[in-house]
Amino acid sequence: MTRHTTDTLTIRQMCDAFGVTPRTLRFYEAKELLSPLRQGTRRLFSHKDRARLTLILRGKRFGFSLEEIRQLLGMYDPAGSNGAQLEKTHEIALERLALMEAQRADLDIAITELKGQLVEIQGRIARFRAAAE
Amino acid sequence: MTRHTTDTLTIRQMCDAFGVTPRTLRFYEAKELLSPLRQGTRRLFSHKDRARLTLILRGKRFGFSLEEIRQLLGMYDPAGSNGAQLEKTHEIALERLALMEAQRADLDIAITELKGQLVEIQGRIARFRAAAE
DNA sequence: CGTCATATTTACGTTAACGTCAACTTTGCT
DNA sequence: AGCAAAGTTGACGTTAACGTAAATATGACG
Repeated sequence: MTRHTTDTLTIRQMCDAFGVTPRTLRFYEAKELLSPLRQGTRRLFSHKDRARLTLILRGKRFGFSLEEIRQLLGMYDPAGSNGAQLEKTHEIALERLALMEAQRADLDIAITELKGQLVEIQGRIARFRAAAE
Repeated sequence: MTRHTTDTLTIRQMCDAFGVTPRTLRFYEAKELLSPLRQGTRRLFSHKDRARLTLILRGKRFGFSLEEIRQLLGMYDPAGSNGAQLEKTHEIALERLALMEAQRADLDIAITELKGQLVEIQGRIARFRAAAE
């Protein structure tokens, strides 16, 4: 039985929970997107790490690069202490927000068009079947 | 003055209109996402090509791969003649639609969260300024 | 204490989506 | 006719985001 008194996860448990590979988690750590604790040499993923990974994977689904995601993550922890840093983070957040709202508008258009095409295709299928008597 | 009686565009005009490079357009052609006409050896991009490129670039913004986009494009032209082909296209369209609606839901969540963070950060900035007397 | 499962580092391999450069060919103008 | 601009086809280079394999270490357990 694997031992874990706390609410931290081993790399394998983390992988199973999120459907990613160990390589991916180590890669994200190398890119400073995650910073799991160490128990000796092994990684332990806390609740915070899980929250961050959720954000990372969501960002990826929107087509953001890991570097863009890393900047976004910056604003989810209480780090940015000094004024200039806060301003910078605020600026990035505003840009991202605008981008995401534009993306949402785009997505609505694409969904509408796709639905239209679906009807079209269904019509073609119906006509095809009718033609086959 | 560049000559063009018809409503087709040269590769340069196409690039300027969409903000892409010639390499990109040739690459998309090689991947069968576009099929511009030829006047001798040179490419001529029709209205149809422009419509397709719009769809391609939109798909990219959603994080779709070119291969996924190619399949999506399949349903925007009247090609898919036989029954099995139509069924296949229909199936792909349904999958993509589900995916895009899920993505939209995700995007709404992300936008809401990001707005919350913005308020948070603005609060921190305000408190920071206040602390500076 | 030995062994097996799990993990770690190091390092080279891979795929997608172009960038970049070289060596032509083709047009448009003068 | 002749030259510069624009276009074409290879072919090799590059970056992001991991995959994969090898060698090593560590922890649990009979």
